[in-house]
Amino acid sequence: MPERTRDLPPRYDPAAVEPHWATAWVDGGYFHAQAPTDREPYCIVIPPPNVTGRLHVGHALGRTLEDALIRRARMQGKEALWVPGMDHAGIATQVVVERELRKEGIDRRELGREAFIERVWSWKEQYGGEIVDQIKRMGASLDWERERFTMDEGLSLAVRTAFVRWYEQGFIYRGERLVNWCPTDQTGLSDSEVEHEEVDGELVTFRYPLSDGSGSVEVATTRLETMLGDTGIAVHPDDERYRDLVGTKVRHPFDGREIPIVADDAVDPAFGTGAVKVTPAHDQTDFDIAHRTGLPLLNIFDAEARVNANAAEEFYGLGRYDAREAVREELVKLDLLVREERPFRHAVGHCYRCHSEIEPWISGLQWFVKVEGLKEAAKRAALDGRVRFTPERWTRAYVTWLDNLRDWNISRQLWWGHRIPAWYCPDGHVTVAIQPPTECSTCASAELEQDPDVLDTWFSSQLWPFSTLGWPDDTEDLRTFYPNAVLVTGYEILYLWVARMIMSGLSLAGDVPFRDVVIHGLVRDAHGRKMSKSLGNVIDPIEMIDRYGADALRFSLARAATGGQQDIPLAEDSIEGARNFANKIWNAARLVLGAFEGDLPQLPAAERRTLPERWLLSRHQVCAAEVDAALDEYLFADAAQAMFRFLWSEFCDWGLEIEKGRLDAGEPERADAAALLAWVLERTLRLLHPIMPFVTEEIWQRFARGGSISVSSWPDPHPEHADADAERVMLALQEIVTAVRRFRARHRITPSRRFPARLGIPADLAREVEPLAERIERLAGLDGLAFVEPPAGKPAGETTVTLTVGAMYLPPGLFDVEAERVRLSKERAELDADLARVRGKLANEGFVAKA
RNA sequence: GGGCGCGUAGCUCAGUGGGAGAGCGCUUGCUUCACACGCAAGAGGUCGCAGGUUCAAAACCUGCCGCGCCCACCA
Repeated sequence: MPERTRDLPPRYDPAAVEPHWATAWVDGGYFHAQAPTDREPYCIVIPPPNVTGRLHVGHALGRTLEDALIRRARMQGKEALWVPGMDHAGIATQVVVERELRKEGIDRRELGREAFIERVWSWKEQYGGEIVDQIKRMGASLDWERERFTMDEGLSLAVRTAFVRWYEQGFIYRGERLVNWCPTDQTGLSDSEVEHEEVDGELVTFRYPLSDGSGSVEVATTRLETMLGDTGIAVHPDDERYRDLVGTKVRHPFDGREIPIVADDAVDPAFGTGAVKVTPAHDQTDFDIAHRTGLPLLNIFDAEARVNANAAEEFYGLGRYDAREAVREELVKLDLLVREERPFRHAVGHCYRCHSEIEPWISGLQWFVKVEGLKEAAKRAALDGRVRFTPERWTRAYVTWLDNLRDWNISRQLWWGHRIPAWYCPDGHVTVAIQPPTECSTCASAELEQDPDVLDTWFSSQLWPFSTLGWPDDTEDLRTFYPNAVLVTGYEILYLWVARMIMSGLSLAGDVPFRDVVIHGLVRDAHGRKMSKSLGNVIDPIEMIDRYGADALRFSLARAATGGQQDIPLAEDSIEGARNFANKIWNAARLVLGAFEGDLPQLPAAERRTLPERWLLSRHQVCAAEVDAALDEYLFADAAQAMFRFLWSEFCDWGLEIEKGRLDAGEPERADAAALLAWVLERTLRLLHPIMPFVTEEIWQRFARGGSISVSSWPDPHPEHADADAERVMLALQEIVTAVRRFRARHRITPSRRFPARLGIPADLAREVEPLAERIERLAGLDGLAFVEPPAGKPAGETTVTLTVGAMYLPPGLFDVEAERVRLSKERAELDADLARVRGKLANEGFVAKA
């Protein structure tokens, strides 16, 4: 046995291999990309994980797919760059650090802004790298020399530059509008950060008495407390029932304010009573109605959603839910409550971070991105194919979203994030600048104060594909690697992130950010349920890597990532199965390497290849072509499946088993067989490497003198190895062998030795079997296929049958005559079916009359 | 309310006009000199239901039933 197989234990141990290569690859500089370059550039930027994050299985999926693409591109000779980095994750991080502080009994407001931000930075230094180490453990081939952080100096400059450019172009403005306020996190949110959820609420109908005492108007609401801030009643302009009341007034029952009745198209006369209470400061629809009809705004909540001094006195200081009950009691007392319907199902907005109910609220002046003028270009890029979505159906979702998109609130009342680059002088003039200005651009006042708010986290994320490459500077990296080749991400951030990258890329970097967008589903548990701590069904990728190896996790994820379905179920069983697959490859390599001497395997000359060898080359060629086609279309599951099938069911089950005969034979057959197997194995390792980098590298090293499979060449398909004859004959042989095995199993006949099997069968049956040999010979077009007559010394009435092809043993045995009869009748049926098909086709084409 | 996806073996899913498949699970036999993380054989399916198109439908069309998701200012 050659030297290098000595250290191959019968079981593949990922733990002994993976950590070594994970660092050796990085240390060897294999993942570093250069610009400028003569090669074709291929760039992916990592969707930056939050600094607060631990690797979860969703990351594992995304990184696996990206790494597969990048590794393949690198092997294809492209200048492959995968940019690593992290996101500062404004709210998420601030909340985590605040929680840490609270444990020490500190409130961030006592600490002050600067000290707090310092705390966040030191927290980031201490814990922020955790996820990076975990991504490294997965074998992700990122160029760590280019690691970025959304709050680093370069990216902060990019953020300010983007802000200023858009401000100067009129795409950023400041305005007082209703924002989605989270009373817990104390900040406004964009529409996309609000999650709507159906809840069982109530619909309460109550009466507003008309000012002139002539009656009352009934209105309904799901949020009774907001009636404290009502400034109008709205009805549809065409509604006969209320025509005479428009222009008159009702009286607020608690504080006696007079409230006008107005007409507006937004009111649906068919819903409820057809009259709507209008609370402009706490509802978007009402805000719009007020804007159109001139109703005043009455803000009744403070930042924590407690009733403020603007409402009737007796409710002051109550939280919004307490206020609801207090209002209800008061209405009952005044006999104004008409009815309560429960449950009433309706959608309520919740904060995407803390899940509190969102309160539409006026929180002073906020900054907005005007989407008119940005979204049209983003839409066009998808429609004309400059950005291609996979699966294609997401294009439509994206376009629809853009069509309905409203201006984007980018102010956040937080401390952790990019401070808005706007300064105000005492006269209220606004100066927007990339670097802190020394004086007001309007009145030259030196007394400037910067806007206290920070920008939405997604404002910096949207610049990620170009800011990481050096934008706004005109760098080599940017010129070489922009636009990126592809973006891989889950559909849950298609709107929050992907759409905005396309808008900002087109507007600021002058081109689409990436050519392809690969949208994958959410990883769910074995039964399609969302993974959650409370269900106890969370699969921790690190735990899985410890138990089964990163290759196993990667392969099982890739195999599950089918294009069709929405979400991706993952069971530990499937990871275990992938681990077994790695072990199978390992052992195939043990067998092959035990026989093969030398380094780079050379294919024996064509005339020295046996029929099963021609078949194996043909199957390998098919596998390579399938993998190529699948990866071109981002069909990772198909690629994984093709390799699994080839390696296990074809290479091992038939190829190795058949070749064992030749490996046991003398030279030069033995060496030919070993070289051919090694050649196929080595190429298949390269094919598999993008998905299972570790085990393939470890084995591949036995074929190489140094270097790394990660920078070896991609095995393009060899169409010249396609061999229809060999495939056809092997299929027949496989069928016959299977028939033999079936017979053996049915009759519980156990071969005395493994190969060749020696079976006692009736002599008359053996005679019937004879013609089959001729048939196989004809099919194969080979000589040397024959039945060996029974060796001497066997009991009378029995004979032993062994099938050989050429000089090599096949799993031998008895041919089941009945099975062959079935096969022939099946062939006849197939022939009939073929004839029928041809007849049908001809009929369809109009060549013959239909039956 | 609008849109999207799904329904195929016990489970999870491939399969888009002509042989109903894979992995896991299950049953049986096998420690066989690459691998028991293995080998071999096997059981198991009205392809959600109904109609239509076609010589031919799991696939295409229509309707229905069931499940899931996204978007949305009916209070």
